[in-house]
Amino acid sequence: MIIMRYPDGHKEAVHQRILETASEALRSRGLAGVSIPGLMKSVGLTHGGFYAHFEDRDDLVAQAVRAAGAATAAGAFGDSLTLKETLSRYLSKAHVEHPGEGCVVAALGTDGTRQAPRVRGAFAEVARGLIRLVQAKLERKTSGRAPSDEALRLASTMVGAVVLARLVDDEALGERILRSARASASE
Amino acid sequence: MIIMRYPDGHKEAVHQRILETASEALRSRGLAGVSIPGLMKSVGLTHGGFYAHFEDRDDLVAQAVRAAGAATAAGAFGDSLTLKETLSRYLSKAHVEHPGEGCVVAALGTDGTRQAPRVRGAFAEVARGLIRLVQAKLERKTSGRAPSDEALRLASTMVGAVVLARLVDDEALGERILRSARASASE
DNA sequence: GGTATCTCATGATGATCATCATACTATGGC
DNA sequence: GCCATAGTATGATGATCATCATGAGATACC
Repeated sequence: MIIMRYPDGHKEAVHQRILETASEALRSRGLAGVSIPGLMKSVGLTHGGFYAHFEDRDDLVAQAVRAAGAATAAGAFGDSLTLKETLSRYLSKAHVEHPGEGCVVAALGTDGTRQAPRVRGAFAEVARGLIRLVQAKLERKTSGRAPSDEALRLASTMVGAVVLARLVDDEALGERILRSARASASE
Repeated sequence: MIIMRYPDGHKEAVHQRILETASEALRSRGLAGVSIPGLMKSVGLTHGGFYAHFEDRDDLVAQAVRAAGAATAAGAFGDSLTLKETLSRYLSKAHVEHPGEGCVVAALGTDGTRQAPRVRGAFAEVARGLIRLVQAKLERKTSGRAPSDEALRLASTMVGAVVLARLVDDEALGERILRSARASASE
């Protein structure tokens, strides 16, 4: 029997709050731009309690990356959406302008390769998941098969378009990049 | 009249050595993975001399990003190469496996947006330059015009393919990603 | 050969970080 | 109302960092 001295589910709620805050902050400010003290402060706590919730920093980052991937799967790739709808969300100005709530591959992808194995593994899974999601949008019935060339190419175009649109620092050019990528799916 | 106490061009040579070492190290280890002490040590000097060559760290990073962009322009996008040759270099296993000598957008692109203005500006210029280079490969005579949708889409696909191929941590899948991107240009 | 001075080295400063040891506090069970 | 304890806070440790002040060494001009 578990004895609770704090309200039921208190710790789990705080854990979730740290995770969600971290997931957003990491995508916004980068893997190196989020510190434990800063993160805990923005959750309303101090740095000391962190290690009651996570093994270490990499543990948090790995979980935050997976959580971000799951959020994108449920959001832009939601089951009820058509391919066209998914593209208009993923390849949108809003996505480009708000990396904190967007795809973690487009937000942190180039840094994922260089992380510790646990974090690297989380990135790899999310990246493979992204490809699977694109494949599923292309043809609903082939969910088990290896990804098609079309799915691989479209996934590349989507990620690259968001990365480039953010990087060019030119709103008009950014929108043209997104538009060209959206158009490429209907070929 | 300039009085030289060290061999002619000594300082410029050292400056160049720091820059090239930094450019490779940044692409290999990330923007946050390169410190001034570590960098200077790998150049064979100590940290103290750094500020005789660069205003500050951001000054170095901005120059290193531009240098990396120029190297890619002269390498994979060299004048004598056809579009097909450019693609087989950019979308190659070697490029995926050696980010330190490859495209800085594919290596550091998702972090570029979050840097200080000087560094951000360097990334933006390199990104726009990359698009211009793709456009030039597509049609040699239209170098002055705004980039075509085809150029924008191809640039996105190229960057995204390398990012994803690195991230999936699966050699076979990585090669399929590259192949699908190479094939997409001949449509 | 002597010397002025360019280039680099040494060492210090203050900041920030991840992590951990320990102390406090609020709470549910009695 | 009291107490055991889960959850959080305080504070310390050792490491690393960017930056700067100052000093030493090397070299080209005289």
